Amino acid sequence: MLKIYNTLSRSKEAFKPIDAGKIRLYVCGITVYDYLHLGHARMLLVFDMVTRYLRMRGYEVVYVRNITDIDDKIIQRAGENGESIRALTERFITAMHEDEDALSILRPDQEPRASDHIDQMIGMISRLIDNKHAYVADGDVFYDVSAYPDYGRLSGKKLDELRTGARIDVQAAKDDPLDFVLWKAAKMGEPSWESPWGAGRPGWHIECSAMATHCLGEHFDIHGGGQDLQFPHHENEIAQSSGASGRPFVNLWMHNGFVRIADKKMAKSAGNSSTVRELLTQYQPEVIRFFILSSHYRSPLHYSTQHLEAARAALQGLYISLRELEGGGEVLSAYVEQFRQVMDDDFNTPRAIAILHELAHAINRAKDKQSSEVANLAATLRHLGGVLGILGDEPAAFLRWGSPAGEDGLSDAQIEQYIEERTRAKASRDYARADEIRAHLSAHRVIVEDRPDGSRWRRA
RNA sequence: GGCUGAGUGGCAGAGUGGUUAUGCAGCGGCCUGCAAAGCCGUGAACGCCGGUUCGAUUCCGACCUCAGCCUCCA
Repeated sequence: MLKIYNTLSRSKEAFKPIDAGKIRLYVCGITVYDYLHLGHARMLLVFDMVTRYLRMRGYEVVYVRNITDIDDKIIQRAGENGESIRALTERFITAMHEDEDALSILRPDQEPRASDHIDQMIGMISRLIDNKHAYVADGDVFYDVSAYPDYGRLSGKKLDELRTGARIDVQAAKDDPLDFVLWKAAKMGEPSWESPWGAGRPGWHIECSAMATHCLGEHFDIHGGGQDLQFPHHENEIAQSSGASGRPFVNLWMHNGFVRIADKKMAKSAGNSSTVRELLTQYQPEVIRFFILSSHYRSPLHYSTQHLEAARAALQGLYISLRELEGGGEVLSAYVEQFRQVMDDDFNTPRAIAILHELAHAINRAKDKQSSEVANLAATLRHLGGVLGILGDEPAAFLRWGSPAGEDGLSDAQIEQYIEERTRAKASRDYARADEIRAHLSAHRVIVEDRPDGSRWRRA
């Protein structure tokens, strides 16, 4: 039985789709004004893992993840760069897709852009005004928080507490400081669209409500996003969507935890973010996937190069077990069953990875014993790794990956030459020279392994 | 200040009312010219104080510490 933690109830719940066998999932995507950092990558990878697993489990998943291409930050950045908003967003949408592809993050089934859904947003705002959930003030439109009794349910906040704790400057036009903007009257130099309330542009929160409802309907199964979106973004989404439709909006809310550096949240504003593309010059994509999936999606993830190296070493161990094994073999259902059991428990990827390690261990034992089970075990390991989006590379290639570009790096050809020389030295029992070569290679993070049929190498 | 979550062995990171997480590192052995990889074996943990219980790291309460949200943020 599949259980998923629901932020609404703060507990794991048995999951039941609205339509049997089908899951409609919406995730808040990226605001495109800069390159992806590791925090974004975590969110993308978590929901990639979720959709991959749900599909493995036989569900038809309709996965929608939006692109926010109208936003204060975008307008500001475009101004700073002296480039058009359109040019900026196109540039970073392309960059985002490149990073996603590099990390084998499957594209969502639909990727709606805010700028393509202005009509739907205006429609929803109009309904909210008709329903007395929103009011117009000087060309702006605000949501009337007091008109939605459940406001605060998702984030566990009470209106009074929010008012006391508020650190926001009160805008004079608002009836209540907690009311939030649905439509902003046009300002000089900013993009705007015509609306019944005059020219302007949508507020951030209405974008997701309108796109989610447009793509998946008024009521759907799962809505996801980063933990920080819980309040106010998702709280506001519920108020807007339910306020407009008069129906429940989403059954289950999933929130992924943050990436931390030195015990602080990773964020651009904190100046401690590293971009995915920087990371990809030093680590293989699967290492990043493995690193992120080796902690539970709701836990904080502690980032450091040491942790990334540890992830690399662990993943190498899995690949080492798969070395020099031909394809073929049957997937063993006992392991698949175990894997399903732990993944059914709120996507427990650390335990799933532990099963992968157990499989690798079983493969190594079977190799030692020359057991015929090797092929089946290996097929199972590759299959389950595939559900997590790892172990898709050729083992030898994965293990030899490295950047010889560095000034003291050795190219594959250079390494091969050393290996040949060492083989000759060994044949003439010149072990001093053989060990010297091995030490030299080792200093360049190249590990040599001697086997009965010759030497092989990999990068540490 | 309010709300939420967390504190596990040297490190990372799951989980559980009484019995093995898993990986890296350590220790002993096998294999090897020596290594590496692998295999066999092995030590090591549950923030603090109370309570419930035959028994708590696991449940309850207080405390301490940390993080996130309350303002844009994955």
